[in-house]
Amino acid sequence: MNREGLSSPRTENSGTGTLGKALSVLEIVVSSDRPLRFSEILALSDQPRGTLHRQLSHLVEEGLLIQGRDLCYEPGLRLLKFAYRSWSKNQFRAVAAPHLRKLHEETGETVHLGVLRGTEIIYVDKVESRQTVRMESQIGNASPVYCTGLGKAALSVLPQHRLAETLGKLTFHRFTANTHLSVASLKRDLDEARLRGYAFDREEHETEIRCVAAAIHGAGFDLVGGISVTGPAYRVTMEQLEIWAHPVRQAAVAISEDVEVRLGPGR
Amino acid sequence: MNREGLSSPRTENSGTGTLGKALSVLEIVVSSDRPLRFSEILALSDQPRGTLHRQLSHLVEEGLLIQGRDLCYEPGLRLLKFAYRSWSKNQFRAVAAPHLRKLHEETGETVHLGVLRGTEIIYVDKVESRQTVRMESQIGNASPVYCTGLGKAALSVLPQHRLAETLGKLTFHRFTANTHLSVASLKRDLDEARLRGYAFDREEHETEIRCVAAAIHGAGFDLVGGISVTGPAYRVTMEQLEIWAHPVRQAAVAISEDVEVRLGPGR
DNA sequence: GAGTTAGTTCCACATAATGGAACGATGTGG
DNA sequence: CCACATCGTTCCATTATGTGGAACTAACTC
Repeated sequence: MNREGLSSPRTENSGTGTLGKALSVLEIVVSSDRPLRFSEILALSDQPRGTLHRQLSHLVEEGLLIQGRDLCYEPGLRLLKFAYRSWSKNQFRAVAAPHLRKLHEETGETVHLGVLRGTEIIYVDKVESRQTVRMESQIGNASPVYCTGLGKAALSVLPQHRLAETLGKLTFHRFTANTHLSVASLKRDLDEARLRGYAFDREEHETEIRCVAAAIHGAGFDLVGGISVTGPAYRVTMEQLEIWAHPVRQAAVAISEDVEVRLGPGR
Repeated sequence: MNREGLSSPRTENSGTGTLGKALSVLEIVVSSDRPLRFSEILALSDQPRGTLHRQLSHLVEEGLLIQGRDLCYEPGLRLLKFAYRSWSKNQFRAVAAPHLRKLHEETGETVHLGVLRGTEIIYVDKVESRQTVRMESQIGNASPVYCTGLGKAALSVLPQHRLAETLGKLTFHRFTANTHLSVASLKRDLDEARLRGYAFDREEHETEIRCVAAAIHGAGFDLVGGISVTGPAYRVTMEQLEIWAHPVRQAAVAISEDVEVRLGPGR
């Protein structure tokens, strides 16, 4: 808690001692879209060689990484195992699941459940539009808050100080022609969303993809997330989204209430 | 590598220094089926209070755990994020995916892809039987080798020494009336599987669930896994499984070859 | 086969983890 | 309502662990 400014007045110590460093190395490997060589990781991290080498060995020994032939490092299976356990027992997901299904039946399109974590929305569950193409599961995927319906819905209900804090940490990246690129324009959007009670994604993250989303927040604001209906632009017009906005919002409210009851003060 | 017997002649140091300890704490929380209190974790770990408390704080700071109201610890979202990235970019899975789909079309039942890790099979991908009930995704789930078709198929192709090593580490648990409970009986089953080229699960893990599986092994034996077709006993008889055995084995061979080519010496 | 780059090992040193003990907070029963 | 017990958190001297520069080896390159 009071780690800042202890050892030397500046350091802004990012990372929790040894664990933090190990995880940032892990993150480098996991974030890459192909197996990495030692020196590539070395270039991406700011660790000295000896240190990095030992950290990697440890991660491999623990099964968080595997080292294939040709000395490349890739994510290990133990990560999957961890995630399975945490996902399958996630209470928030379990509480929300029936509402997702209901919303899916009402709209026929893909429904997502996401949770706000820092400046990202992490997808926790979904019900797919139909079985046509086996879409890659989004579960566990993280998207920036500023260009997703879920992200904007979640932000729009944050209390002042937490919103300011989050906005301060944003760095923008242009995904499409419609992506917000400044705090100012994002803020205007959030204001509208707050008034309406729901947020849109007008092809801001991917072209030809639109969505409506509404926020969920548990007791206090320790858990903030949202639920959304997403579809391809050719069959999901903005008018259609306006129509779905109501059921989406209802579902979000229902989940919030359920969360309150099932995960709230009593237990 | 040469960590054993350094500091004090015995210690059999399980765990990679600080990281290993942190992970074993994480494992305790993640393995539990409900959020745990500090003292519960304390009882399950063999760490002193002060130490454990700091480790937990670090895990929370890193987002691997979250501490809900009432001071309970639960798995954090960062785990999901890690897993998503590693799953979606897993080359083995990508190579095998078309074969899974093909096998699913041929059989109409659920197809699983798994990898051997220690004494467990970890499910890496699947294609579901049909969309009736939204079955909990098994991806990332770990099951014991000795009571699953995939596990036995994988074991049956292991070289002598690795098999012996793995068998030595097994501890048996009776899941159903048919579960193997001794190395001897498991070995007989493996011998048959080795001869045939495929393995069965005769309701050994869950009653009313049967499967056929065949092994996949990449270059050398650094990657051993399998593919299986699973179904409920009422519609999947042993005779049916015998019929499917052939396509399953073919798919396994095809995947092995693809893996060899796509992930083999060339890259 | 000399030169370059990538990967691994080593070890004196300093930092970060350790764990016993003291301190609050919470809650339980007499 | 107060004594007592349990649970969670904080503190700090000790030391185990991680650190990182440098020396070493292996693997490519020209």
